[in-house]
Amino acid sequence: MVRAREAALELFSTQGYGATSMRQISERSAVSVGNLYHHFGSKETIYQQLLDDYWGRLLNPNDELQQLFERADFPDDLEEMAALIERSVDAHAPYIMLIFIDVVEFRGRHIHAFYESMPARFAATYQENFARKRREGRLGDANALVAVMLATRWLFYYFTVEKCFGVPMHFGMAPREAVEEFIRLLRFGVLPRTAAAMADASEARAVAKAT
Amino acid sequence: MVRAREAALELFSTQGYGATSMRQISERSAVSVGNLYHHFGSKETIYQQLLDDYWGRLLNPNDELQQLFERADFPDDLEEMAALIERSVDAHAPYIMLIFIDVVEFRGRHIHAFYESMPARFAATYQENFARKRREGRLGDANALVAVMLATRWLFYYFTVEKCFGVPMHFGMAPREAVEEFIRLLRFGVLPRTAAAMADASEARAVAKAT
DNA sequence: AGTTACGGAACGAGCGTTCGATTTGTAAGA
DNA sequence: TCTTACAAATCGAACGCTCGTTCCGTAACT
Repeated sequence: MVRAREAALELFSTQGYGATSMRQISERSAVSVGNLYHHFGSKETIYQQLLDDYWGRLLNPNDELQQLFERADFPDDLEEMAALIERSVDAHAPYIMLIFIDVVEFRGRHIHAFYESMPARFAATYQENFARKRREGRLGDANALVAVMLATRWLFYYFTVEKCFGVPMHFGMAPREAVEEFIRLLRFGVLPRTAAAMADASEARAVAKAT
Repeated sequence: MVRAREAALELFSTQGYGATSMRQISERSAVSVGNLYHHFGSKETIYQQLLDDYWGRLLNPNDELQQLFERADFPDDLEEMAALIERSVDAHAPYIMLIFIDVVEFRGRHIHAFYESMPARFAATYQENFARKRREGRLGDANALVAVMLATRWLFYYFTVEKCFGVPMHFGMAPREAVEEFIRLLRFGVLPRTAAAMADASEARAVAKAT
């Protein structure tokens, strides 16, 4: 019943849940309405399964973005992280819409668990490496765990607005430039640094580009 | 016809556009269906007017958040900015849902113009002060215009997830702590600073708290 | 008297779901 | 290999309901 799920994803993601009818899914997938109910039981089950598909893809250990998280090299790998998040949003754009559909049409019922478990997942992944980097003096006094979550969530949101909400250039510049600025901000902040610190900074930037 | 708009806002923001019927709006507002059509002409017009209401409130020069933008004191006023954005999200929570309804059920048709005009509005408000602060050596080499937009958008998004999407503590800590970390990151970044720079930083923090 | 405000029945369409009939697939017995 | 039997898959009509909108009669105001 892969055909039906593909059709449902296309329709849900472009029209919303309520505005998509079982007859539309039936026509688009060439699966009769009765058969849809035989396999899924209800319309909401189709939606639920699609969301589960997305969580599965997102947390798949073979996914390139998941593998970057596993390396836990933040903030040195910020450039690569931004690139992979852009690709992830590109690849999963219709699925991402399901999240906002859930918020609007189901009051966030289906996404709660995922978002609530996020801090624990990040902590488990990054805790050790952050402790080591801090001992080595490679982190400032900001909370690096908050930083990596902020970076991840912000980049996902930025590309979602860009690619899913249909508001291109919503920072008044090309995504490449905007991302470059986001990364600079996350690494160095908006306040000035001394000459000595600037040297450290450009060195860190060189290292990041080299890897 | 204020009653009808209030009822429609409540219903749209909790159920979505498609799932809210004219009969529900009629019952909740004690305005007959026929009368709703007499005054608004269509269901979509009601929704449109509510969104226009929100833009009006958001850009109202008497609004405390707008007045903070007018002072253009970023990044010194970040603490106050975060507090006012939290209050704005609190005060306009149902309206904010309309934005996501637009994305899901209207493919972002009604919100395009607002988001596209945002960079120009920020540039007009902040350009001068940022140029001056840069001359005075009070800004680093990050793009301050991107920084203030990032800060604004991120804080709006953070509090929206917290208050509208029903996912409290989605950073694994109280909003107060999370916001404190966001601000630290925006000002100083996640990389370490030299002793000299740290002195500057704590001075800036003291100034920010004093004002 | 005439314009505006209001009410509620009626219309045609579409909704999610159910149901019974039919086809297809599969595995055992001959 | 062919027949038989039973379960799974498939279909589309039908059910009961709700939808956005229209229409027209009545009430209120000026």
